[in-house]
Amino acid sequence: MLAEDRLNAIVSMVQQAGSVTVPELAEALGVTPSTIRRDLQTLDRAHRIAKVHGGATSLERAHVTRDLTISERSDLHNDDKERICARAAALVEPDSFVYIDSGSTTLRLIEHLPHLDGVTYVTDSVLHAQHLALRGMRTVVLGGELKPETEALVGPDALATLDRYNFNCGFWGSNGIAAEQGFTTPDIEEAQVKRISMRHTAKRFVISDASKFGMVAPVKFADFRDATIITAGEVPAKYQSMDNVTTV
Amino acid sequence: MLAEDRLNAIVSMVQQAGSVTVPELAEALGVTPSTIRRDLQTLDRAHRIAKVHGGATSLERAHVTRDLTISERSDLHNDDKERICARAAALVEPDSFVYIDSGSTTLRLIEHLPHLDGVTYVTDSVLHAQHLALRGMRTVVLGGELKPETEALVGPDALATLDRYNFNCGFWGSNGIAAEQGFTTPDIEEAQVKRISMRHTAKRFVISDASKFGMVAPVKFADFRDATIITAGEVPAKYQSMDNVTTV
DNA sequence: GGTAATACGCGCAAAAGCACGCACATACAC
DNA sequence: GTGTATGTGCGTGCTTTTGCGCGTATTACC
Repeated sequence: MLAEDRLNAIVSMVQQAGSVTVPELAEALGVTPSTIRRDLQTLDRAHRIAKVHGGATSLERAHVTRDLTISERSDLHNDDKERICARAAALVEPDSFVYIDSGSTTLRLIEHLPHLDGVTYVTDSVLHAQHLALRGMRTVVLGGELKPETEALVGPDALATLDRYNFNCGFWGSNGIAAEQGFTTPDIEEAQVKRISMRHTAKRFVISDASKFGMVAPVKFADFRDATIITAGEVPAKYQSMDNVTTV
Repeated sequence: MLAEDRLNAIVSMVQQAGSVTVPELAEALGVTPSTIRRDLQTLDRAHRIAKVHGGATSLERAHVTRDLTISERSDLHNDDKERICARAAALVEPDSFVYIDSGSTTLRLIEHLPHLDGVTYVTDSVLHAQHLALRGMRTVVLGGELKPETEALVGPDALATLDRYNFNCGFWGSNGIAAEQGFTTPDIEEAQVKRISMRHTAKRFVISDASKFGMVAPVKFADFRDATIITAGEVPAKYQSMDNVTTV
């Protein structure tokens, strides 16, 4: 097996499981733990995974639990997210201008995006931008101040840039989804970016697993009717029949 | 078998399998590993496949080792760069607005930057922005299109943002430094960003090891007199005595 | 809070992979 | 026939990768 393939295999294992231990990887790939550690170091430097004590986690998870070791490995919504992203990615059309919001779900979406002609992706996340560029996509980044926790760009520069753009379609994550309170998120500044970016987009999609239904976060960034929701898993009955909710 | 046919066969094998090893190809095509390596070199230069240690992969899969180029390069003039960066970092003053250009030398600079009150760093590189944020610096990113090779932002959005800013000081890298041709870089778009950012900066510093003196790259972004050069190593005699050249 | 277990990084040596130069062979032009 | 250009195989020395051992750091458990 090519070393390059091994690195890719590690990345996809980490992406899929959320986190893996060094012995697990060594066993699965037929090399010694030493080699795995070196690989993890390489991938960490390349910002493709996050190396932690005991193994590696996906980048998205590392932001929430930066210094924690791999003790709990609950990736319940994993399969769901895969299906959601596959469906959402299929909605991108050739020659379109597409907005990608920051967040862990949309990061996963990027891995599923097809290579279509004439598509430009715009994002407010430097992390997402790197992944897009890595996949060979034409990528534009909003300007602005970088929030260290989420690697998202906020502030007047980000909003001013958005004001000049008009997107064919866009994909957002949301911490809360509720019929009355709409789509909500914990951060005021990020909410602003989400709100303005949505305002400049023709076809708006919120991608989320079922656990967010009924949740409400501090700041609202859009009305429930403002976007089509692509989701999977056990959606509460109340939402299942709504015509802007697509369950895959 | 014609050499041309063999090259095509290699490409289609790589495309189909995603990756292959040198011995596999040699076996399948009935030639020696030497020939295969030469073929891979040819195809890599033509950007039809990506040559990696042990074989080749399709271009899409190749990104793991690809973006190590910056970190690899940064090991070259190691000691010199450390000294240069330490000296340059000491030039940042409290309460200032500082521009950091993209490039491997300026990336190293970031590790040396002090934690001063009231300092905001602005950069055109998403990679640099991440490192700044990781170190707890207040970080602003220019908007614009992301160039995959260098992770730098270019284009009208980047330039428009720069037009609104005025920096107290700034640090740039340069591929070529020559008395007559000035500071030069290989890329037209990046040169534009460098040029405009310099125009909005009061104290301009180019940080570079001695190897760049006398070199000329395709596009000029500033006159030789426009910046103070901080360097180390064996600077050509001609440049040693110039009053905007500081050797550490 | 102390101790055992695990994980880590570093240096070393073997093995695999690599570039480079040289020799030969085939092909083509004059 | 001679000369030149291109392609291929092979040997040599160098680089990269890998596994292993050991001292140190981190985590888990009582």
